[in-house]
Amino acid sequence: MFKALGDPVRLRLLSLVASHEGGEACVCVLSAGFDLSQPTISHHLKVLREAGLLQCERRGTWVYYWVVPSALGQLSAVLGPIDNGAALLTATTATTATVSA
Amino acid sequence: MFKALGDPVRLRLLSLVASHEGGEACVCVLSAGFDLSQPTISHHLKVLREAGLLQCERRGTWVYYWVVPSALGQLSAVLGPIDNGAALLTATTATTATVSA
DNA sequence: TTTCTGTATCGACATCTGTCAAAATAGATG
DNA sequence: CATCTATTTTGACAGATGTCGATACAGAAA
Repeated sequence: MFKALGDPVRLRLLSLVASHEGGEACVCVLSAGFDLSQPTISHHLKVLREAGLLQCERRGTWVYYWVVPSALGQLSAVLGPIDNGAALLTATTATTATVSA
Repeated sequence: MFKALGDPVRLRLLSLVASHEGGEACVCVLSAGFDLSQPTISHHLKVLREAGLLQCERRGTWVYYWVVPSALGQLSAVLGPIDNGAALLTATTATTATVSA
């Protein structure tokens, strides 16, 4: 997830989706906010989706994206303990942290 | 910062530093936890330092690293609003977000 | 001063990543 | 069916990134 958020375009995409009316946005709306080709936006959306940060659904011709709230919760759950000096050594060993503790 | 945390080695380094006794750790201790060359660890520590996540100080022969608490606070401050659906459009436009709003 | 230990920098290299144009797919509409 | 629009996938390419060995630097100790 951190890797996915590490790209400025993707962080802004996530913010755009979250701040859009109804909490979801169509790809055409998102693409409009960038000076990038549409395939590139589609690629970044795919990365965010595969990271578990976004979900999407097709409605007719359009595809809508929205933020997965629990994903952001997981991030906070990882950052909090670090801030307190507690370890998450076992969790960070794996590539996909399960936030079990 | 997200980019810096996007590498598994660096996320684990940050966790190691934070969870170490006294909230700080010497490079030799940190290197021991990885199957990587010492220059590579030094490189990752530099990335974390330049991202503002770690600070370091030399004491004799050893160099000690510790977590910058306010940095993690900034991350939470960025994630929270996204979770609530609020925008940080202006902040995310720049590469170095100032978290002004 | 010389040497030794811990850490950082340099240079090189393979791999990963962001980007685009072109082509493929999905669904609506004529 | 043919066509048109919105979106994804593919293939290619330049540039960024993680890694290492070799080297340089800083401070302690002989």
